[in-house]
Amino acid sequence: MGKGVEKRARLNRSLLDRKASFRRRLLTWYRREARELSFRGETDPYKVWVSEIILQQTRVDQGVPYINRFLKSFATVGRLARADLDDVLKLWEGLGYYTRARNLHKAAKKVVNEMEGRLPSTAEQWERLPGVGRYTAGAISSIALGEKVPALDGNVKRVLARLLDLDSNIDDGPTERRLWEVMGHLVQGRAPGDFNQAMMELGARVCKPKSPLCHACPVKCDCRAHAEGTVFERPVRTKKRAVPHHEIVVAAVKKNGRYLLGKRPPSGLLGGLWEFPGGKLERGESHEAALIRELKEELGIAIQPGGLVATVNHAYTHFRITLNVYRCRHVSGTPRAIAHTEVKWVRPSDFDRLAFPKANLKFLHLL
DNA sequence: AATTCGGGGAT
DNA sequence: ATCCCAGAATT
Repeated sequence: MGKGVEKRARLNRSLLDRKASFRRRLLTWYRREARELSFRGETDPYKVWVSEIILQQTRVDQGVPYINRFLKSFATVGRLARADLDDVLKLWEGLGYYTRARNLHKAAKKVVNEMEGRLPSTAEQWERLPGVGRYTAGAISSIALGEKVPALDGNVKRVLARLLDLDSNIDDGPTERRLWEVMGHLVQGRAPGDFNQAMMELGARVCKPKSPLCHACPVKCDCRAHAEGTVFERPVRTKKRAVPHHEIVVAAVKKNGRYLLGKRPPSGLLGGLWEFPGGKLERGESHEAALIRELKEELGIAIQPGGLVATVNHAYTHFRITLNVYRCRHVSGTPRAIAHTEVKWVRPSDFDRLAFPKANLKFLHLL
Protein backbone atom coordinates (compact mmCIF):
# COMPACT_ATOMS: atom_id res chain seq x y z
CA MET A 1 0.00 0.00 0.00
CA GLY A 2 1.39 3.43 -1.04
CA LYS A 3 1.80 6.32 1.34
CA GLY A 4 -1.04 8.30 -0.30
CA VAL A 5 -3.51 5.51 0.30
CA GLU A 6 -2.29 5.05 3.88
CA LYS A 7 -2.66 8.72 4.65
CA ARG A 8 -6.12 8.86 3.14
CA ALA A 9 -7.25 5.86 5.15
CA ARG A 10 -6.03 7.44 8.39
CA LEU A 11 -7.71 10.78 7.71
CA ASN A 12 -10.97 9.10 6.79
CA ARG A 13 -10.96 7.18 10.03
CA SER A 14 -10.75 10.39 12.00
CA LEU A 15 -14.15 11.46 10.69
CA LEU A 16 -15.70 8.02 10.93
CA ASP A 17 -14.36 7.52 14.46
CA ARG A 18 -16.27 10.59 15.60
CA LYS A 19 -19.29 9.57 13.58
CA ALA A 20 -21.78 9.78 16.45
CA SER A 21 -20.89 13.30 17.56
CA PHE A 22 -20.63 14.42 13.93
CA ARG A 23 -24.16 13.18 13.25
CA ARG A 24 -25.50 14.73 16.44
CA ARG A 25 -24.07 18.19 15.74
CA LEU A 26 -25.15 18.12 12.10
CA LEU A 27 -28.70 17.03 12.93
CA THR A 28 -29.04 19.60 15.73
CA TRP A 29 -28.00 22.31 13.28
CA TYR A 30 -30.37 20.93 10.63
CA ARG A 31 -33.40 20.89 12.92
CA ARG A 32 -32.72 24.47 13.97
CA GLU A 33 -31.57 26.05 10.71
CA ALA A 34 -33.09 24.11 7.80
CA ARG A 35 -35.15 26.02 5.28
CA GLU A 36 -38.87 25.44 5.58
CA LEU A 37 -39.77 23.80 2.30
CA SER A 38 -43.10 22.50 1.12
CA PHE A 39 -41.75 19.02 0.50
CA ARG A 40 -39.86 18.84 3.81
CA GLY A 41 -41.46 16.47 6.30
CA GLU A 42 -43.31 14.74 3.48
CA THR A 43 -43.22 10.96 3.88
CA ASP A 44 -45.64 9.91 1.13
CA PRO A 45 -43.23 7.93 -1.09
CA TYR A 46 -44.97 9.10 -4.27
CA LYS A 47 -44.60 12.75 -3.30
CA VAL A 48 -40.99 12.28 -2.25
CA TRP A 49 -40.34 10.49 -5.54
CA VAL A 50 -41.81 13.32 -7.64
CA SER A 51 -39.91 15.90 -5.58
CA GLU A 52 -36.58 14.14 -5.98
CA ILE A 53 -36.98 13.72 -9.74
CA ILE A 54 -37.82 17.41 -10.15
CA LEU A 55 -34.86 18.42 -7.99
CA GLN A 56 -32.30 16.44 -10.03
CA GLN A 57 -29.68 18.97 -11.20
CA THR A 58 -32.13 21.71 -10.21
CA ARG A 59 -31.89 24.28 -7.45
CA VAL A 60 -34.45 23.85 -4.71
CA ASP A 61 -35.81 27.38 -5.22
CA GLN A 62 -36.32 26.70 -8.90
CA GLY A 63 -37.90 23.27 -8.36
CA VAL A 64 -40.38 23.98 -5.55
CA PRO A 65 -43.07 25.72 -7.67
CA TYR A 66 -42.89 22.86 -10.17
CA ILE A 67 -43.24 20.29 -7.38
CA ASN A 68 -46.33 22.05 -6.03
CA ARG A 69 -48.00 22.36 -9.43
CA PHE A 70 -47.14 18.79 -10.39
CA LEU A 71 -48.50 17.24 -7.20
CA LYS A 72 -51.64 19.33 -7.47
CA SER A 73 -52.31 18.04 -10.99
CA PHE A 74 -51.16 14.46 -10.33
CA ALA A 75 -51.78 13.76 -6.65
CA THR A 76 -51.26 9.99 -6.88
CA VAL A 77 -49.25 7.56 -8.95
CA GLY A 78 -52.51 6.39 -10.51
CA ARG A 79 -53.42 9.89 -11.67
CA LEU A 80 -49.96 10.30 -13.18
CA ALA A 81 -50.13 6.91 -14.92
CA ARG A 82 -53.47 7.81 -16.55
CA ALA A 83 -52.27 11.24 -17.72
CA ASP A 84 -51.23 12.12 -21.27
CA LEU A 85 -47.49 12.60 -21.69
CA ASP A 86 -48.24 15.94 -23.38
CA ASP A 87 -49.88 17.19 -20.19
CA VAL A 88 -46.96 15.95 -18.09
CA LEU A 89 -44.53 17.77 -20.38
CA LYS A 90 -46.63 20.94 -20.17
CA LEU A 91 -46.15 20.93 -16.40
CA TRP A 92 -42.41 20.40 -16.96
CA GLU A 93 -42.18 23.28 -19.47
CA GLY A 94 -39.21 25.54 -18.70
CA LEU A 95 -37.63 23.16 -16.20
CA GLY A 96 -35.30 21.36 -18.61
CA TYR A 97 -34.00 17.80 -18.77
CA TYR A 98 -37.33 16.64 -20.17
CA THR A 99 -36.25 12.98 -20.11
CA ARG A 100 -37.05 13.19 -16.40
CA ALA A 101 -40.72 13.85 -17.19
CA ARG A 102 -40.88 11.06 -19.76
CA ASN A 103 -39.20 8.57 -17.41
CA LEU A 104 -41.38 9.58 -14.46
CA HIS A 105 -44.50 9.05 -16.54
CA LYS A 106 -43.19 5.72 -17.85
CA ALA A 107 -42.32 4.60 -14.32
CA ALA A 108 -45.79 5.53 -13.02
CA LYS A 109 -47.38 3.38 -15.72
CA LYS A 110 -45.01 0.55 -14.81
CA VAL A 111 -46.01 0.77 -11.14
CA VAL A 112 -49.71 0.67 -12.01
CA ASN A 113 -49.57 -1.93 -14.76
CA GLU A 114 -46.82 -4.29 -13.58
CA MET A 115 -46.56 -3.77 -9.82
CA GLU A 116 -50.24 -3.68 -8.84
CA GLY A 117 -49.96 0.01 -8.02
CA ARG A 118 -47.53 -0.61 -5.15
CA LEU A 119 -44.46 1.58 -4.93
CA PRO A 120 -41.07 -0.04 -4.17
CA SER A 121 -40.18 -0.59 -0.52
CA THR A 122 -36.37 -0.56 -0.72
CA ALA A 123 -33.75 1.58 -2.45
CA GLU A 124 -32.69 -1.42 -4.50
CA GLN A 125 -36.23 -1.76 -5.87
CA TRP A 126 -36.60 1.98 -6.47
CA GLU A 127 -33.46 1.97 -8.61
CA ARG A 128 -35.14 -0.41 -11.07
CA LEU A 129 -37.61 2.31 -12.10
CA PRO A 130 -36.62 4.46 -15.09
CA GLY A 131 -35.18 7.82 -14.07
CA VAL A 132 -34.25 6.60 -10.58
CA GLY A 133 -30.51 6.20 -10.09
CA ARG A 134 -28.51 5.52 -6.96
CA TYR A 135 -28.88 9.02 -5.51
CA THR A 136 -32.64 9.24 -6.02
CA ALA A 137 -33.25 5.70 -4.78
CA GLY A 138 -31.28 6.46 -1.62
CA ALA A 139 -33.03 9.77 -1.06
CA ILE A 140 -36.55 8.39 -1.50
CA SER A 141 -35.96 5.28 0.58
CA SER A 142 -34.20 7.06 3.45
CA ILE A 143 -36.68 9.96 3.60
CA ALA A 144 -39.96 8.14 2.99
CA LEU A 145 -39.17 4.66 4.29
CA GLY A 146 -36.46 5.23 6.88
CA GLU A 147 -34.01 2.90 5.18
CA LYS A 148 -30.38 3.44 6.23
CA VAL A 149 -29.01 4.08 2.75
CA PRO A 150 -26.76 6.94 1.58
CA ALA A 151 -27.73 9.70 -0.83
CA LEU A 152 -24.72 11.29 -2.51
CA ASP A 153 -25.51 14.38 -4.56
CA GLY A 154 -23.41 17.30 -5.75
CA ASN A 155 -23.71 19.10 -2.42
CA VAL A 156 -22.69 16.07 -0.39
CA LYS A 157 -19.71 15.35 -2.65
CA ARG A 158 -18.41 18.86 -2.01
CA VAL A 159 -19.03 18.63 1.75
CA LEU A 160 -17.20 15.31 2.01
CA ALA A 161 -14.33 16.47 -0.21
CA ARG A 162 -13.73 19.24 2.32
CA LEU A 163 -14.34 17.19 5.46
CA LEU A 164 -11.80 14.65 4.17
CA ASP A 165 -9.62 17.24 2.38
CA LEU A 166 -9.58 15.10 -0.77
CA ASP A 167 -7.01 16.13 -3.36
CA SER A 168 -8.35 13.76 -6.02
CA ASN A 169 -10.99 14.66 -8.60
CA ILE A 170 -14.38 14.02 -6.97
CA ASP A 171 -15.86 13.09 -10.35
CA ASP A 172 -13.52 10.20 -11.08
CA GLY A 173 -14.75 6.68 -10.45
CA PRO A 174 -12.59 5.54 -7.53
CA THR A 175 -13.09 8.80 -5.61
CA GLU A 176 -16.84 8.74 -6.13
CA ARG A 177 -17.01 5.14 -4.94
CA ARG A 178 -15.07 6.13 -1.84
CA LEU A 179 -17.54 8.95 -1.14
CA TRP A 180 -20.50 6.58 -1.42
CA GLU A 181 -18.70 4.28 1.01
CA VAL A 182 -18.11 7.07 3.53
CA MET A 183 -21.74 8.21 3.32
CA GLY A 184 -22.80 4.59 3.76
CA HIS A 185 -20.99 4.54 7.11
CA LEU A 186 -22.17 7.98 8.23
CA VAL A 187 -25.86 7.36 7.52
CA GLN A 188 -26.05 4.48 9.97
CA GLY A 189 -28.19 5.68 12.87
CA ARG A 190 -31.61 7.10 13.59
CA ALA A 191 -33.34 9.34 11.06
CA PRO A 192 -31.28 8.47 7.97
CA GLY A 193 -33.56 10.65 5.85
CA ASP A 194 -32.88 13.67 8.03
CA PHE A 195 -29.17 12.91 7.96
CA ASN A 196 -29.06 12.77 4.16
CA GLN A 197 -31.07 15.98 3.91
CA ALA A 198 -28.87 17.64 6.52
CA MET A 199 -25.75 16.89 4.50
CA MET A 200 -27.35 18.40 1.40
CA GLU A 201 -28.67 21.39 3.33
CA LEU A 202 -25.20 22.00 4.75
CA GLY A 203 -23.75 21.99 1.24
CA ALA A 204 -26.42 24.34 -0.09
CA ARG A 205 -26.44 26.81 2.80
CA VAL A 206 -23.02 26.74 4.46
CA CYS A 207 -20.44 24.64 2.60
CA LYS A 208 -21.13 26.53 -0.63
CA PRO A 209 -18.95 26.18 -3.76
CA LYS A 210 -17.55 29.72 -3.93
CA SER A 211 -17.90 31.39 -0.57
CA PRO A 212 -18.25 28.77 2.16
CA LEU A 213 -19.46 30.09 5.52
CA CYS A 214 -17.07 28.12 7.70
CA HIS A 215 -17.75 30.39 10.69
CA ALA A 216 -21.35 29.12 10.68
CA CYS A 217 -20.47 25.46 10.13
CA PRO A 218 -21.66 23.03 12.82
CA VAL A 219 -19.00 20.46 11.90
CA LYS A 220 -15.94 22.60 11.17
CA CYS A 221 -14.05 20.87 13.97
CA ASP A 222 -14.34 17.65 11.91
CA CYS A 223 -13.26 19.38 8.72
CA ARG A 224 -9.81 18.40 7.49
CA ALA A 225 -9.74 21.14 4.85
CA HIS A 226 -10.65 23.76 7.46
CA ALA A 227 -7.76 22.60 9.63
CA GLU A 228 -5.35 22.54 6.70
CA GLY A 229 -6.52 25.86 5.24
CA THR A 230 -7.41 24.20 1.92
CA VAL A 231 -11.17 24.84 1.91
CA PHE A 232 -10.94 27.06 -1.16
CA GLU A 233 -8.97 24.41 -3.05
CA ARG A 234 -11.66 21.79 -2.44
CA PRO A 235 -13.25 20.06 -4.12
CA VAL A 236 -10.96 19.28 -7.04
CA ARG A 237 -12.89 18.97 -10.31
CA THR A 238 -12.07 18.95 -14.00
CA LYS A 239 -12.80 22.20 -15.79
CA LYS A 240 -15.43 22.14 -18.49
CA ARG A 241 -14.38 23.18 -21.96
CA ALA A 242 -15.96 26.11 -23.81
CA VAL A 243 -19.16 25.30 -25.67
CA PRO A 244 -19.72 25.95 -29.40
CA HIS A 245 -22.11 28.56 -30.71
CA HIS A 246 -24.74 27.89 -33.40
CA GLU A 247 -26.69 30.33 -35.55
CA ILE A 248 -30.30 29.16 -35.87
CA VAL A 249 -33.18 30.31 -38.08
CA VAL A 250 -36.80 29.66 -37.19
CA ALA A 251 -39.89 30.08 -39.38
CA ALA A 252 -43.11 31.64 -38.14
CA VAL A 253 -45.35 30.47 -40.97
CA LYS A 254 -48.85 31.91 -40.55
CA LYS A 255 -51.91 30.85 -42.51
CA ASN A 256 -55.57 31.52 -41.72
CA GLY A 257 -54.60 32.82 -38.28
CA ARG A 258 -52.61 29.69 -37.38
CA TYR A 259 -48.90 29.03 -37.11
CA LEU A 260 -47.16 25.90 -38.30
CA LEU A 261 -45.63 23.91 -35.44
CA GLY A 262 -43.77 20.61 -35.17
CA LYS A 263 -43.51 18.15 -32.29
CA ARG A 264 -39.93 17.03 -31.64
CA PRO A 265 -39.09 13.30 -31.56
CA PRO A 266 -39.76 11.60 -28.20
CA SER A 267 -36.09 11.13 -27.29
CA GLY A 268 -33.06 13.39 -27.43
CA LEU A 269 -32.83 17.14 -26.99
CA LEU A 270 -36.15 18.73 -25.95
CA GLY A 271 -37.89 15.44 -26.77
CA GLY A 272 -41.67 15.63 -27.11
CA LEU A 273 -41.84 19.43 -27.06
CA TRP A 274 -43.51 21.58 -29.73
CA GLU A 275 -41.45 24.10 -31.67
CA PHE A 276 -41.44 26.51 -34.56
CA PRO A 277 -39.61 24.71 -37.39
CA GLY A 278 -36.12 25.72 -38.47
CA GLY A 279 -32.51 24.71 -38.01
CA LYS A 280 -28.81 25.54 -38.05
CA LEU A 281 -27.15 27.64 -40.71
CA GLU A 282 -24.58 25.81 -42.80
CA ARG A 283 -21.19 27.39 -43.54
CA GLY A 284 -21.62 30.64 -45.47
CA GLU A 285 -25.38 30.19 -45.79
CA SER A 286 -27.76 33.16 -45.56
CA HIS A 287 -30.68 33.20 -43.14
CA GLU A 288 -33.15 33.15 -46.03
CA ALA A 289 -31.47 30.19 -47.75
CA ALA A 290 -31.33 28.25 -44.49
CA LEU A 291 -35.04 28.84 -43.84
CA ILE A 292 -36.00 27.63 -47.31
CA ARG A 293 -33.72 24.58 -47.04
CA GLU A 294 -34.82 23.55 -43.53
CA LEU A 295 -38.55 23.83 -44.22
CA LYS A 296 -38.08 21.82 -47.42
CA GLU A 297 -36.00 19.13 -45.68
CA GLU A 298 -37.98 18.87 -42.45
CA LEU A 299 -41.57 19.56 -43.56
CA GLY A 300 -41.50 19.13 -47.32
CA ILE A 301 -42.89 22.58 -48.05
CA ALA A 302 -41.80 25.68 -49.94
CA ILE A 303 -41.88 28.99 -48.05
CA GLN A 304 -40.97 32.62 -48.69
CA PRO A 305 -39.05 34.27 -45.84
CA GLY A 306 -40.23 37.73 -44.78
CA GLY A 307 -39.29 40.09 -41.97
CA LEU A 308 -37.23 39.33 -38.87
CA VAL A 309 -39.50 39.09 -35.80
CA ALA A 310 -36.97 38.56 -33.04
CA THR A 311 -33.44 37.49 -32.21
CA VAL A 312 -33.04 35.38 -29.08
CA ASN A 313 -29.93 34.11 -27.35
CA HIS A 314 -30.12 30.92 -25.37
CA ALA A 315 -27.59 28.70 -23.59
CA TYR A 316 -27.80 24.91 -23.35
CA THR A 317 -25.41 22.67 -21.48
CA HIS A 318 -23.16 21.77 -24.42
CA PHE A 319 -23.73 24.67 -26.81
CA ARG A 320 -25.37 28.03 -27.11
CA ILE A 321 -27.49 29.46 -29.89
CA THR A 322 -28.63 32.66 -31.48
CA LEU A 323 -32.14 32.07 -32.74
CA ASN A 324 -33.45 34.32 -35.52
CA VAL A 325 -37.23 34.24 -36.00
CA TYR A 326 -38.62 35.20 -39.43
CA ARG A 327 -42.18 35.65 -40.59
CA CYS A 328 -42.65 33.36 -43.60
CA ARG A 329 -45.30 32.85 -46.26
CA HIS A 330 -46.42 29.34 -47.15
CA VAL A 331 -45.87 28.91 -50.91
CA SER A 332 -46.65 25.27 -51.66
CA GLY A 333 -46.77 21.72 -50.35
CA THR A 334 -48.67 20.07 -47.51
CA PRO A 335 -46.54 19.98 -44.34
CA ARG A 336 -45.42 16.45 -43.42
CA ALA A 337 -43.79 15.21 -40.21
CA ILE A 338 -40.34 14.31 -41.54
CA ALA A 339 -38.05 15.49 -38.73
CA HIS A 340 -40.99 15.65 -36.29
CA THR A 341 -43.51 13.11 -34.98
CA GLU A 342 -46.39 15.46 -35.76
CA VAL A 343 -46.99 18.83 -37.44
CA LYS A 344 -50.05 21.04 -37.14
CA TRP A 345 -51.42 24.57 -37.58
CA VAL A 346 -52.09 26.18 -34.21
CA ARG A 347 -53.92 29.36 -33.19
CA PRO A 348 -51.89 31.65 -30.89
CA SER A 349 -54.70 31.36 -28.32
CA ASP A 350 -53.89 27.63 -28.12
CA PHE A 351 -50.13 28.08 -27.58
CA ASP A 352 -50.54 27.86 -23.82
CA ARG A 353 -51.86 24.30 -24.15
CA LEU A 354 -48.59 23.06 -25.67
CA ALA A 355 -45.15 22.60 -24.10
CA PHE A 356 -42.44 24.69 -25.77
CA PRO A 357 -38.67 24.91 -25.24
CA LYS A 358 -37.60 28.00 -23.31
CA ALA A 359 -35.93 29.47 -26.41
CA ASN A 360 -39.36 29.44 -28.15
CA LEU A 361 -41.16 30.91 -25.14
CA LYS A 362 -38.82 33.88 -25.37
CA PHE A 363 -40.38 35.08 -28.65
CA LEU A 364 -43.89 33.57 -28.51
CA HIS A 365 -45.46 36.74 -27.14
CA LEU A 366 -44.24 38.73 -30.16
CA LEU A 367 -46.36 36.79 -32.67
C1' DA B 1 -15.01 6.63 -18.79
C1' DA B 2 -17.24 10.25 -21.70
C1' DT B 3 -21.05 12.36 -23.45
C1' DT B 4 -25.72 13.86 -23.59
C1' DC B 5 -29.40 15.80 -21.70
C1' DG B 6 -32.01 22.72 -19.63
C1' DG B 7 -32.36 26.34 -17.36
C1' DG B 8 -31.23 29.69 -13.98
C1' DG B 9 -28.95 31.83 -9.95
C1' DA B 10 -24.62 33.13 -7.76
C1' DT B 11 -20.20 35.06 -8.37
C1' DA C 1 -18.36 35.01 -18.73
C1' DT C 2 -17.96 30.66 -15.52
C1' DC C 3 -19.65 27.43 -12.24
C1' DC C 4 -22.87 24.26 -10.66
C1' DC C 5 -27.28 22.68 -8.97
C1' DA C 6 -31.12 17.17 -3.94
C1' DG C 7 -28.17 13.09 -11.61
C1' DA C 8 -29.52 9.43 -14.99
C1' DA C 9 -29.12 7.22 -19.30
C1' DT C 10 -26.62 6.28 -23.24
C1' DT C 11 -22.53 5.51 -25.92
